[in-house]
Amino acid sequence: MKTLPYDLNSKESIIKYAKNLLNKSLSESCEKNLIENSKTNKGGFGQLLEKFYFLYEPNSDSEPDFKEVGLELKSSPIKKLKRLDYVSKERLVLNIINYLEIISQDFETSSFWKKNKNLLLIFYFYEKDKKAIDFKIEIVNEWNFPEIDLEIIKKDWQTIYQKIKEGKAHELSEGDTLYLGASTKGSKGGNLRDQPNNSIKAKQRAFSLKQGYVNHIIASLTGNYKNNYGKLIPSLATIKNNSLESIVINKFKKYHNKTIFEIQQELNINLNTKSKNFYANLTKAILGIELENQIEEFTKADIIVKTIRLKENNLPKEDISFPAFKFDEIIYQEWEESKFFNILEQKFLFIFFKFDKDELKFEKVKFWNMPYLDKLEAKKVWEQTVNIVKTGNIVKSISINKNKQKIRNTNFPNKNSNKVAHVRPHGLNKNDTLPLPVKDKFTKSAHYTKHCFWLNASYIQKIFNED
DNA sequence: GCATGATCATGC
DNA sequence: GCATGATCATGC
Repeated sequence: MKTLPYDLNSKESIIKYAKNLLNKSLSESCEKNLIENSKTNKGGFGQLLEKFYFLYEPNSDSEPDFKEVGLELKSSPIKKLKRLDYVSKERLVLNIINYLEIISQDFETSSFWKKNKNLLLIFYFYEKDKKAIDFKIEIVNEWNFPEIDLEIIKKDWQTIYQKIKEGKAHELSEGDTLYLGASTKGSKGGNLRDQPNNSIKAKQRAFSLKQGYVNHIIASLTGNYKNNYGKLIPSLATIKNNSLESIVINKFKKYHNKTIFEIQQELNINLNTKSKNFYANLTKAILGIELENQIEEFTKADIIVKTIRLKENNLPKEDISFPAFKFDEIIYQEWEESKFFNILEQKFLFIFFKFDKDELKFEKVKFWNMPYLDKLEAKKVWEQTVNIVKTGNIVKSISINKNKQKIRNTNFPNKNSNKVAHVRPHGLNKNDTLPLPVKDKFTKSAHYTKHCFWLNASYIQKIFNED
């Protein structure tokens, strides 16, 4: 039996050994046999780390990797933003959810908690053109969940558990929960699993920490935790007795039917209503968050806040837009790795205002994430779009309007073809274009005006009218 | 300079 | 009055 360069029975020894990785790549830290073996071994960073640095075979045990001391090893990519800030490149994927077993567990006895109670986190700087063995390791540290976060994570676990118990494992969504999500894993078609209380097979999913939550871990581990967050949850007692959702909804309640002017008067603030971040600031003021701060719990949970202005008949005045997609990206992606899918997996907070003549009055707030069946509808829109781009069939015809401008009519899925979403231009103007992977047959052009996916106003109206 | 959230304007 | 193509305006 070979001797390990660290003591399996000592957490300090393992962490100390791990910290030797700092500021180096695996190829610098491991024996030469790594380089030789890596030619045949195509494993990702995590597998290489376990095999050639910690010198054990990667496994999928329900026990933590260092079971003697209850420590689970996890590695994850980070990217750098301007000003040297690190952010997580993606969610941190923990263990796969065993749908059949989880229903006979509670949180304390769950495989999630047994395995991930105490994490040894290794963050490496991901660079597209480098090999995994050459990524530089930037952060190595132990992680325990703060008690307020843990309370939310327990509730999240409970939500996921409940849905599985009800035979709805196939309807799970990351947006069901706040910090701990059930994210899809293994995108290439297959990976369907049996679930309890339903014969429909469910997509494999894993417990994972939301990207926003991982950003907070990184900031706290690197000491870069700038004090620019305001909290909605003041104490452990608060979150033990209330959900984050109810805390938010209650704070908004008293402003029902009040005009934007009246709300500002009551809050004793005077915001620039024309400013682009007016609604974001008004929301912060209502929630009692300093304007220069971000809402900590929202950033951790990756909540997308959208302000909706309803007409008097409750139909939103506009559809909801998302960032423009790249034509030469979406055609190479699977639905579940696409940006649009990942947006629709998140939790939204809708803040509804309604026009009363010319004045906007606050109606209500609603936390929401897209139901499973609607996501299937959105998928159709995405698939049609990919197909149109792939075949170079974007432009259907060109007409001239009375100002003698050329108006291009496209084949992209329109509002009437789908109840959930559609595709429309979204750029500076029609000359704001992106490259096409296939030349458009009609225009013969290799570029086209930026477009994005939109949620239909009529669909948002339905969400407003529910409950 | 551009990405993004938000909004406008025309024609049916 | 809606559908759809087009564009605005702020902030990073």
